[in-house]
Amino acid sequence: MLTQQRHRIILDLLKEKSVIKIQEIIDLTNTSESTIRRDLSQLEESRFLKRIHGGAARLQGKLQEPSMIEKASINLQEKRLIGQYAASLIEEGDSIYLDAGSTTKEMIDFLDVKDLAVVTNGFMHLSDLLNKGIKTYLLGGYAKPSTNALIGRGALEGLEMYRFDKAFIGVNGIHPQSGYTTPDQEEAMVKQKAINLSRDVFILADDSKFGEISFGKIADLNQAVIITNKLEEDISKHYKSKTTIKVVTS
Amino acid sequence: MLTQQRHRIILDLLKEKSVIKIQEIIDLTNTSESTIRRDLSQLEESRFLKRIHGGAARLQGKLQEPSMIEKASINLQEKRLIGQYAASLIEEGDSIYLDAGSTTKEMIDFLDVKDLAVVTNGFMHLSDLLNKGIKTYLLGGYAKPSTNALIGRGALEGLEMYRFDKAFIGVNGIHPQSGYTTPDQEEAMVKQKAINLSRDVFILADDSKFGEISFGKIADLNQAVIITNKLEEDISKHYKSKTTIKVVTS
DNA sequence: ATGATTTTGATAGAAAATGATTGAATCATG
DNA sequence: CATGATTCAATCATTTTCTATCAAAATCAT
Repeated sequence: MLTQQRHRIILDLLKEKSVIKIQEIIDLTNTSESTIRRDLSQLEESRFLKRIHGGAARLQGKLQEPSMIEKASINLQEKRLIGQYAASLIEEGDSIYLDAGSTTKEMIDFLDVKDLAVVTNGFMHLSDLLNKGIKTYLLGGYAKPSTNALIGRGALEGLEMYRFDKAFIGVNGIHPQSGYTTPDQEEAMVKQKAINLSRDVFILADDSKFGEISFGKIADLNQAVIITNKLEEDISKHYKSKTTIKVVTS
Repeated sequence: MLTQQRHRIILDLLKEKSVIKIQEIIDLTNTSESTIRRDLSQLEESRFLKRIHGGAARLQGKLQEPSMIEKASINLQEKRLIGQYAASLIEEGDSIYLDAGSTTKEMIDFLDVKDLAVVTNGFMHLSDLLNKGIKTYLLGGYAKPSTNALIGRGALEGLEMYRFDKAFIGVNGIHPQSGYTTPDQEEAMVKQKAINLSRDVFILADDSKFGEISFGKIADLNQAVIITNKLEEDISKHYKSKTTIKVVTS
């Protein structure tokens, strides 16, 4: 049985029952205990469930589409490292802008500064932020389902009432000539405006984004500092002259 | 039986009754007394209940009467009926404003109209709305944790870019002289503005709200139609002359 | 095929959960 | 207040589950 199939079985089981025992999964999959434990570890790492002593438990508010599994689990460890480093840059009393997106979401776990104000256009960030007791302001606007981002006129006008010490932005493409890009033009506009309103700007991007170009232009390279997980030497030279790059390693 | 399952059983029991005896839990879970005592310790440590001699008691906020809690859960069925009726008022192509709050949230399940645009300041409504495929716009502003509502300047300015066919508003108090009221002044301002921007306005309120007065004034009675679950005849006469009241029965 | 990488199943020691038992603390009753 | 009955916290041995590790099997790229 394929790993993917087992993962699907486990997640389907969790749709029925809020907790499942390891033995149930073993019976259903005809695999060893070790394999199931590994599956559960991976699914927990990718935030699809919570391991508990004796099995696994559903965690609420999680959309479990098959396509989501791969997408979300790719580079999660890297994103987490990037997020951890980015969070460490935040200082007491800062006002920060947190862009929608999976990488910026990883920052929230590591936000331990007191007296912090966060503005975000990512509505899936909200519950995590509030659970940590962080004073949070949401932009308004159209709630785009595919990226969980608030965009459009509401978001742009909402931004105008804030100024930020630091902005943390996710992008899809980083390119020496084309700069920072993202597929959706409207999302690009929001990111762009947030950048213009912030004293310091940090782009959070794993290594897969370098060399890519998307449709919507956000900004030029030199308008932000890049935080990434690794960078090949031969690729690096195209970027180093244009902006500052912080490479985070484990 | 897994720890998490027992904890769930215990907490569910406490939703029904305000105090429970250890023996009841033992019978329901087929575990030993020691185990249950450990469970109760952990749940108390996590502030989910309070241990008392002989069992456990529900933990309540200082302002909440024990009777109020039971009333709140009892009224869930009523709220659902109110929500269902309110949803049935919506027509094809409407733009509606959905206030934050538990009663308006019940409407979402029953929203079956196509070509509908929803604007809301309740950020806990979002996932339900998007899951139903409804085009949703969120107000911006400060995310108030206790009521899951967006309030403040961001919410008020965000409202200005919309006009509504119908607005569905939750309130805490309905009174012949004081009109509609709610405890938080800032939330009241948002509700007030939404009312002013809407052609038709509906107040969703179960019967416990009649005769109550809270701190923040929202509007006068005649500015909206009230949807409620029941209304005593002797109370009714104080309101009927001032506004339209729709009583929903099962 | 060949070797490299990934996946798997098995195992042993560590950690956690459980049930029983003890004596102390608390309660209800006269 | 004295008494017995209950309930409690603390402890222990046992069982279950978990983590870490390793070697066999399967998969993959060449």
